[in-house]
Amino acid sequence: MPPANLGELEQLVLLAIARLGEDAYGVAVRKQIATRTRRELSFGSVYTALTRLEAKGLVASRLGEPTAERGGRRKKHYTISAAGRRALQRSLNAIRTMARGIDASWGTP
Amino acid sequence: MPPANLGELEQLVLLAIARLGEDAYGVAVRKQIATRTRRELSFGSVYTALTRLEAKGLVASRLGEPTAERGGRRKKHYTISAAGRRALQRSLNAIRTMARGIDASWGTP
DNA sequence: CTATATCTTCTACAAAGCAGAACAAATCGG
DNA sequence: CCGATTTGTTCTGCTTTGTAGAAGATATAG
Repeated sequence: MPPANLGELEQLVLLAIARLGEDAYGVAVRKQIATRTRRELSFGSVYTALTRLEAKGLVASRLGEPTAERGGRRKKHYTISAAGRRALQRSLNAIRTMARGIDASWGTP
Repeated sequence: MPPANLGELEQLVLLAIARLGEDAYGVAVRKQIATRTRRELSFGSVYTALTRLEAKGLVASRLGEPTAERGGRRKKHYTISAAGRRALQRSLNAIRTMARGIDASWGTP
């Protein structure tokens, strides 16, 4: 199997998981993306991305315990797999390589 | 109309056009992506991306003249529009913002 | 218990990505 | 001239990603 190409949202979700560490679960991922990129996704969008990433083996999930707060039910926590890390790196690398050297005023990443 | 979200390939194609300047046309775009990212797309993929970007007003095209070489027929040259530049910037910015601070060994763009 | 908050899944469709074949137009070499 | 070859683009059809909205499942609060 050739090493998975990531869509743009998949990249963002993986990065969000990376940032969040232990706290990476659906709702938090969505919030992280919203606050950092001003992109207000629906929950459905985020969860389908997560599900698909897991199906491709790029992330893994474990169920947490309920927390003692209003509506604090079990969360599904996600972590990036080795394959996921590689795929993300490849993807970011591609963009970086293409963007490098393009006029600085352009917001070159 | 809300300011167009770009797919991953669309980003790469826009960046390729930016790099190529005057020489931005289908075949060259494909080659640029191939050499810089080792991603060997089919011509079909590249051209559909270009067509869709144009339909969304993110690039413009003009027809060139035939060149005096074996099979040197007219090329369709592309340039990025203002809207295209904005969309690209937004997109790159989102990824950069999400990637910033993630362990440097990660190939953070 | 029933209201309300948090979190996840389901359902359905639109957009983007992809390849392979077909098509078009140019030069080359006999 | 004219078939072979090269460069470049379009067409056709399918797969993968992206998206939202509603429904479902548990939790605490009152």
